[in-house]
Amino acid sequence: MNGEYTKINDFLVTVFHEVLRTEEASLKTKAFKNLSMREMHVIAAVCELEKTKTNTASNIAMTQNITSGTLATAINTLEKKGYVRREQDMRDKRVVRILATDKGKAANEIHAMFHHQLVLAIMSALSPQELAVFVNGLAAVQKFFKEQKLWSGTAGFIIQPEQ
Amino acid sequence: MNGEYTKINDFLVTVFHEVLRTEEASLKTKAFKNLSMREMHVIAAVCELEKTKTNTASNIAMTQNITSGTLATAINTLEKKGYVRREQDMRDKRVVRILATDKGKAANEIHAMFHHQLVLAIMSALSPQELAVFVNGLAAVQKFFKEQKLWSGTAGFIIQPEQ
DNA sequence: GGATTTATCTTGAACATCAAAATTTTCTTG
DNA sequence: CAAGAAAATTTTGATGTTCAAGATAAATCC
Repeated sequence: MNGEYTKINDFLVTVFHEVLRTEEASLKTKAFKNLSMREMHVIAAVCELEKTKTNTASNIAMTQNITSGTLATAINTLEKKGYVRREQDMRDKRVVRILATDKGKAANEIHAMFHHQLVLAIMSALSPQELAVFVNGLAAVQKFFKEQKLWSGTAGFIIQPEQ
Repeated sequence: MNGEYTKINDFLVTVFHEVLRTEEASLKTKAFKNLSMREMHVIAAVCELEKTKTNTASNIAMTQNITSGTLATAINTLEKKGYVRREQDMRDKRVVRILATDKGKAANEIHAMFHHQLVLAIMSALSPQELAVFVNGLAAVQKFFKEQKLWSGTAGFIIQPEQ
């Protein structure tokens, strides 16, 4: 087999999970220890979507790829813990807007700082020239996934039916 | 902010989860639909560790970063489903070796095929020159994580105490 | 204004996970 | 070599996550 192939595959199986685990571990060591990964990401989504006034329950659930029922329970506990609060939309009283409390915003800041440090760490592992091409590569992969969004969620794409 | 910084960060928050989700979705569409991601990875680990005769329960748990109790229950269900079997080590009768059945090996093959297709897809998204540098970048990042393994699992590293 | 659609929440079931206790086997040491 | 310590694994009990399906409430559409 080809060396590039092997390196990419290794990266996928090894580093991917390592990064996720590192992220999770960092959560447990900081203030706000009582947040799961899921909860942290919900808070981050709330903060992000608040900016564009798209912070409705169903939209948050969609961006996180979870059902609205799952989100509802997550919001229940986050509300109990004081990180977010609900607010009924005045125009359409069916929709519930989720808002981050000050505590939620603080947690988001700290989590963003983790991402910041991680990205800086990755950048520092590459020379400026490497970095430029590397980033292009990432963008290409990202574009690829964006355009083929069909894959995930729908009937098995990547692995074609046996012919 | 710097464009490269933003692209790396975007990649981490967007594409990472996309890839994982795609992997999970592909699992559900193929034969062996009754396997969770965790179970699939346990089977993969069993197949891998069998090669080096290091397929003991505790070692598998370690490579998967789960407790031995969690692994025991996972093995219970995988055994019930017919993907793995237990075998007492003859030298040290405390240790249990986990072996993949033919069905387990078949599932592993199919899962490996998913990885294969994913890597090919990524490779095809880049020009040969881009690919070469991209792979170097991945290797640098991987090396970085390998050497700094301390981070995950130990007291909060990446996010330094506020000075 | 009644039927339908939409947004959300609740409930119940299935898993996953961990910590701690229990079990079995091996090692150590006097 | 026997008693106690250590090691590998499994069981148990508790907690958390997730989804599907049903329930509720509000808006929209003839």
